[in-house]
Order: sequence, then C-alpha cells, then structure tokens
Amino acid sequence: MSIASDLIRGHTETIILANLMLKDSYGYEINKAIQQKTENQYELKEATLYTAFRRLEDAGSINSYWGDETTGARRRYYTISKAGRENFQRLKAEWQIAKTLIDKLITEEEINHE
Amino acid sequence: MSIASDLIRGHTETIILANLMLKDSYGYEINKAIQQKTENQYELKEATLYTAFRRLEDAGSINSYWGDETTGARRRYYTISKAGRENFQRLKAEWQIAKTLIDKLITEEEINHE
DNA sequence: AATATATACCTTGACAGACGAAGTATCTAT
DNA sequence: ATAGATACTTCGTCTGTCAAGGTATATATT
Repeated sequence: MSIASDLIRGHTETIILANLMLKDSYGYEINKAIQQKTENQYELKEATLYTAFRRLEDAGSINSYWGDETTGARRRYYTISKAGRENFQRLKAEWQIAKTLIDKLITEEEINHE
Repeated sequence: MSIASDLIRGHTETIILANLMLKDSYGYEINKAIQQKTENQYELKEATLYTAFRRLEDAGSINSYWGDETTGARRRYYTISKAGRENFQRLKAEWQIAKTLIDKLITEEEINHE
C-alpha cells in the first residue's frame, strides 16, 4: 500500500458510512469494496475497521444485527441510522472545506497583500 | 476553530514545509500565516507546531538558528534543506493522490461493474 | 486425511501525532 | 501596575491506527 494512512486518518468513519448509505453491509464486504474502489491503493486494517464500527455504533450512527447465513462464516451486518445519515452529510461537507483549506495551506505562494 | 484536526492530521509537516519554501521563518510567524491564509478557520496548536519542528529537524528536512533580534522575544528561525524540499514535493504529490482517493471513497455510488 | 486459502469476526497492547495546560521571557499599550 | 501581544518550551493525556494474535466455517488442493 502506498498512501500514508495519516492522510486518510479521520476519514475512516466517513468511508464506512458512505458504504452503508446504499445498503446494509458487513466488515469484510466494506473492506473489499474499498480495495476495489481504490484499485488496491488502500484498505482498512481489520482492527481499524472493527474499532470504527464500535465507535459508530456507540455514537448511534449505525446499528448491527447478525445475518442469517446458513452456510459460511457468520456476518455482522450494519445499518446506517437517520442520525448516521445526517452525520455523513456533515462529514462530507467538512471534507469539502478541509480539502480547500489544505490545498491553500500547502501552496508555496505568497499571500496577496494589498 | 471549525475543522476537525484529524482531517488536517498528517498535513502538519507539509504545511510547515510549504511555509519555508520561499523564505526562512519561525514558529509564531508561520502560525500567523496559516491563520491568515485560512481566514482564521485553522491554526496549529503551539505544542503541535513545535513538536513538528523537532520531527522535521531530526529527519533533516529543516535546520534552525537563533535570530539576532536586538529587541522583543527571541526567535528560532528555520531553513528548509535540500532533503526537505524533496520531501515537500513528495508530500504534495501524496496529497494529490490521497485527495482523489478520499473523494472516491466517500462517494455513495455503486461501482460500475461491466 | 491433511493443508492451504478465502471468508468473517474479535481483542489486546503498543505507538505516534495532536493538544491542553503550564511555564519562561520580552516589549508595548493602558 | 496590569494586560496583551510576541515567542518559545516541556509534560502528560487522549485518540485513532495497527501489528499480532486468536476463533470459526467452507472450499480447493495435495
């Protein structure tokens, strides 16, 4: 993996919520989706993923239930709550602001005083 | 301050280096520049700023010297080294990649399979 | 039958960066 | 005198990440 995770840090929850906006999903599937979307440039480490689920659930952004798999390993599915959807929109908006801010801050140009 | 610092985390060093690309500077001035550039939407906390200086100096990206102020508080100036300039370019490039990646990851759209 | 690989989840402990809080010191304005 | 701006420093805490370990089921290979 090439991208420093400190650059993604702080986006973990947003990324998870984004994956739950369309449909319920579970850890393994979400992580596979991330790898696909980024063409293997990024993946969430399992420990990071599952601790983020805990945080999101404690905060009321998501709810979980066990899937009824009759075969294969059991899956814990997550649903995004109303609060979670609002939270997601807020996080997305913050990202837009942060993006502009960082772009501004790493530009090695003089500020235009007049 | 409005922006979650976890979103800026990982950019502290890049931001400092960007400020040193044009001219030598010191902590207080760099922080003022950041506040100006972002119209007070962001500032580095002192402890964050000064520990970042230590890291950058230990890594050989910057060097420091005491200013020869005859008045006012003493200032520790920092110069960016050749390695620091290269480091900065690398960090900037990483940011471009991370930006695209994050945008992709927080989009609540289905991946287009065909 | 044994082994490897993929699927799927979980916990513990360590680490690194951010930061609140506190301190030191100089100069200017009230 | 006092407050506020300038300027730097150190200590201790918190939070998110992650390496390392574990559990369990199903399929493919040897």
